[in-house]
Amino acid sequence: MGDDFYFRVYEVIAQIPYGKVTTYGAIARYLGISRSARLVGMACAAAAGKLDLPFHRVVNRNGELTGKHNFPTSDFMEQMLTAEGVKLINGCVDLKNFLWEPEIY
DNA sequence: CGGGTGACTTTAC
DNA sequence: CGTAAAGCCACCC
Repeated sequence: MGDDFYFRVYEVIAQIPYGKVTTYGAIARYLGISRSARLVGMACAAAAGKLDLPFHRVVNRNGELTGKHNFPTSDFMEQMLTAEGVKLINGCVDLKNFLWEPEIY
């Protein structure tokens, strides 16, 4: 399991605060691979259902729940976020109030 | 080594 | 609103 890159992604996801979300682009930028937001999504898909991480707190740049199909039900992701207090507008996260980004040093 | 693929993003039409 | 294309890079044949 030489998922050196995936491991980084998982660490960031594990740091997403309760009631907040982050974007693939933000994670990619934090890891220094700002042009590979796709790989962040791949890492999530690869670990979805395997690792116990808040994948539901990862959305795309538009606040859309692009990964909902990877959950047991299509509304699982939305319900998890709602349960945490994250407001959704037409199926999209209100990033203006619930976006969290990892700090870049 | 090379080609296909993808929970992305942006630009363009 | 929609689709197309390109850029990007790790993973899996």
